[in-house]
Amino acid sequence: MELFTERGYEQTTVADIAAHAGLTERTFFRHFADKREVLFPVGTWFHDLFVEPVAAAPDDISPIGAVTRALATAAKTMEAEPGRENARARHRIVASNPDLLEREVGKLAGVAAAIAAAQRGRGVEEPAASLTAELCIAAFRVAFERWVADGETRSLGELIEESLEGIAAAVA
Amino acid sequence: MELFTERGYEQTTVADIAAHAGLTERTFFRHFADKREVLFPVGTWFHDLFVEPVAAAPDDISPIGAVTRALATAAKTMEAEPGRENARARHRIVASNPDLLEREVGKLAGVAAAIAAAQRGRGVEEPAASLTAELCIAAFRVAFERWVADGETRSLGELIEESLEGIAAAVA
DNA sequence: GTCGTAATGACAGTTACTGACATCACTGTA
DNA sequence: TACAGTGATGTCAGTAACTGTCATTACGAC
Repeated sequence: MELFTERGYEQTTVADIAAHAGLTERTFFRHFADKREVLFPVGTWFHDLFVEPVAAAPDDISPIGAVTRALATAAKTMEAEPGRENARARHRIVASNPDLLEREVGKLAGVAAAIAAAQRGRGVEEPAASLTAELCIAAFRVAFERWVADGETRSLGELIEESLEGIAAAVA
Repeated sequence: MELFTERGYEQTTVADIAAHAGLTERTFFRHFADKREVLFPVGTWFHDLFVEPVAAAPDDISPIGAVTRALATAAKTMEAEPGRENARARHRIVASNPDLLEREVGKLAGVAAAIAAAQRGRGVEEPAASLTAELCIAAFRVAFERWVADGETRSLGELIEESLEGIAAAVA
């Protein structure tokens, strides 16, 4: 992040990153699949936040209800864990490079697919499973984009709620 | 496409493609920004199909109505222009490689951003502009995925309608 | 103290991509 | 017809992202 904010993502080589971190280029690639991956959380972060809650939702919760609950808890975690300023700094870098943006939406698409699978696991039929998953990610993406925008002060939770209400209002 | 279906995307080098097409590697990169780009339509295809109709929608059409109309015409064009079997062959290749999948969702995200801008251009306020755009792309993505699935015979138009109905039913 | 295991370093190699310059085909004009 | 200009292509050298392989080192169990 330091190097990226100083000279920019493309002007920073992974040899630079490795040297700055005190290790070898080869070792870098043993920890991260590729250069972009340094900017994305490792492990099961996304999974724990988005798909686990959906998979664990009780049977009497509707498909849209399951993703709504997941979004609410995810919002709380994200406000605390990386923090808003960290998210803003990271977002500035990601937004500055097409490859990084692509990776970001790719990750979210992967999460959407996992949510859809979780929905199917709770007995939701197919068009609904994928649609509610995509809805969830769409609501999150729009809310997150506003959350990290300059001058925005409302909480991520509020913005997600507003997204969900906006969707309901749009299709009404 | 020939080479990709024969040996697979990753096993095909750009030098292979260039040689097979009777030109130089350098010339390839003058026509395509990178290796993945060969599998994506050139020019203003997406734009003409998705954002132009939204931008041109009359003022008395609701935000969701504008994207619904765009989806309907896009469906008709796609059934004819590349054809279903071509779409299936291409989709098999794209689905076989994470980088290609990433590029695909990246392209769609770009289209969503352009649709949102078009909505704003017609006076739609901000949460609604982005949300209806994302909704449009979500409905399309799910419908398209089913359209190219093995054994599916319904038309893309039908599947898109089913997507839109599914969204409405989910949030009702 | 030694052995096994996992992480790291060292190094060579492939491939995607880029910049710079020369060459060639083509088109309009005197 | 000769010629100048323009755009597409070939050639070549170079960078940087990745990968395979093997040696080395750190570290915990016994």
